[in-house]
Amino acid sequence: MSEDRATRGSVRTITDLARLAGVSPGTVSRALAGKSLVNTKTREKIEAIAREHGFRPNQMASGLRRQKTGVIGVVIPLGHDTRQQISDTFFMTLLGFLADELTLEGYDLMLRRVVPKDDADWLDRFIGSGMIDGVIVIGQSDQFDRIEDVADGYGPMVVWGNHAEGQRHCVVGTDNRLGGRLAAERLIAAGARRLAFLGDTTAIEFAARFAGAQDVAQRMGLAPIIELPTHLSPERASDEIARHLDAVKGRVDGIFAATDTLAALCLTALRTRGVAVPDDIRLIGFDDLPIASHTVPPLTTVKQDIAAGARGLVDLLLRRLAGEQTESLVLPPQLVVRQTA
Amino acid sequence: MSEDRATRGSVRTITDLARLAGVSPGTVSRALAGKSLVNTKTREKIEAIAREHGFRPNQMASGLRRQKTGVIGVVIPLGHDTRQQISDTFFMTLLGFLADELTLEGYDLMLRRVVPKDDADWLDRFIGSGMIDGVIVIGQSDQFDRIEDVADGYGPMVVWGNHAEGQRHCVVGTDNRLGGRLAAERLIAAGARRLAFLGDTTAIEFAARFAGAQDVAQRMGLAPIIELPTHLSPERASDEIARHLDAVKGRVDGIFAATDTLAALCLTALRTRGVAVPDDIRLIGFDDLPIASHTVPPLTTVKQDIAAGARGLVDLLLRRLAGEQTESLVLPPQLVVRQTA
DNA sequence: GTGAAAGCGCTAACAC
DNA sequence: GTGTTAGCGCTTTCAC
Repeated sequence: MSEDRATRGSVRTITDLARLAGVSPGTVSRALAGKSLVNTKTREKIEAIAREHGFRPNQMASGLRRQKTGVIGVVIPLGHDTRQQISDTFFMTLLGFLADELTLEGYDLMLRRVVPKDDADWLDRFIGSGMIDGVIVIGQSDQFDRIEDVADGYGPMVVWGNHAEGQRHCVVGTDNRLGGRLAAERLIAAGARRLAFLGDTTAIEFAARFAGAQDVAQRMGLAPIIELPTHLSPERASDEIARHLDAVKGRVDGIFAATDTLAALCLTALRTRGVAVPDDIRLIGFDDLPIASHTVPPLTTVKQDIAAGARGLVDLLLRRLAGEQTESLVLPPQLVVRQTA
Repeated sequence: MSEDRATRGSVRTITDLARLAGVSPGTVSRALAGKSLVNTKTREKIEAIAREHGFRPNQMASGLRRQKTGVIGVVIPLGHDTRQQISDTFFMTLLGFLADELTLEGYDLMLRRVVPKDDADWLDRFIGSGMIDGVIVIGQSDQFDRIEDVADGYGPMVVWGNHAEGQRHCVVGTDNRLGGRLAAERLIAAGARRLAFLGDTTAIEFAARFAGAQDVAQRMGLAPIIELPTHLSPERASDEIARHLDAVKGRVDGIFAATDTLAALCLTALRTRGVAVPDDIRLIGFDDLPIASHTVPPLTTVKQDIAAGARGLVDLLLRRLAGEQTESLVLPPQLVVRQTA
């Protein structure tokens, strides 16, 4: 280990190493890449020298030459809610799983957070940078059309989000509409009749959840579900939720929150108002984040399988990288009944 | 937009563009880089063509030539707790802020999750890859010595973690020992006398928190603080906490949890056992994550300023990139009194 | 099985 | 101001 350090620096390129080994750069390249036939003794000698000097071939040069980088871009567009959506627990968890899956496949991960409002060109810029072999977009935000535009001309892209009939970009995501139906059905089964939806329906995933819930309300002959828009960040959402609750006081007995985070905030706000959950108001979340099982009472919610989502994203991307055409992957949500509905 | 798409592909290199503009590649490079003097008309013409064809210079080629990549590596070593520590809320939040700060400074972020146990060479490999201009290590885990080794030979590295007297690598982090003291003092002020520490003290940050608490216990003439080691992932920790609580039943009246996540789990476990918090047992966490204000009762904790941490990491790294020597940055923790202690 | 040579796409002297 | 040229470090034919 310490001799690594002492000699590091003397061998910076494959050519340096070649000189030391008394062979040509080409041979070193072949030996280190582990491909082509190279004499075993030559290979061992080269590997020994490389190890001794802590030499590692420059990935940029290699990438340039081979026209591939070994890097997958992961981009999170912050559309409708600029500030720090990147710390959203769901996306961060998905990112963690993505990192695992990509590492497993030998790819590096380049993370980019973009604000489409300030940078209309965000997706083309990333793709055109030459730094990535493919891109995973986490969340369609309000950028559905922009993504559609790009999908026609660029193959290796997979998006986490909502699937719409006839869309052109390959998407992996939960069946949000079905999830919305499950949520509304559960609220109603728990005795709710006057429903509200907590969350910003300009986000397409949320719109689908809302639509699914509305389907059920209509089918059951209930009043239309009231929309209570909020931001996603806890700081802003807390105030908004408080105001909403005061505004609809006594007119709502079931709340479907677009995410568990919002549901948890809502639960706190309800408690401070002395509203009993689930007796006065039933509450259901979405995601099944760790927090859901630790609220008081524990949160009933609609689970998304994040690990499966990450696996799906990477799997589809690799197949597209290999030139395959791929269908979108729609994952089934799952109702998790705890104690708030 | 749609004409972008139609013509995209015809202009792939700076040379293609040069031909179209009737100038040399060098001029295109200069025009697009915005440096050196280029005739205004020429520049505008080149920019127009670039825009029209959605052309963007290849960053790998540029990086290779300029010997810098515009990418900062961010690596999370998963030492003592392999599985999915990357989804740890604290690290993920820090990562979010880092992404913001680096973007602001014009750098891209390459994320790598490594398991040092399976890959002793993790840090050298990343640094030597030629893909990054500098590296930020999130968490020392149990890799303190490995990081020290590297620090001697590689300048542009900054680490999030604990500062120890005389260490050679540049670190940004909270004063964990002081944080531990604040926590223990608060528990004692709230009436606790028989303290326990919940968390794995082989992680150096946690060891410092524990040591700080132990300082106070000793100074106050209390019994030594009992160590209750746990993993970090909620799944494994839940069981361990349950077992610990049963084992120390009646012998502990104050618990200092190494993180808010552990504290939240502990709170749930205490409730299911009918233990009153803070009356029977006082509880304090560490971090002040969003969850801390949403437990029931809300969690008293020691706050780390994550945003300031991220800013510090990036600031120091940029200065090191510029060749400066930098001292470590130790941030003061802050006691946040809520209702569990 | 190995060497020689030609670039990958870009930038930075150095001329003019 | 702009063109020309020589690489950055690597991979990959094509010879032998």
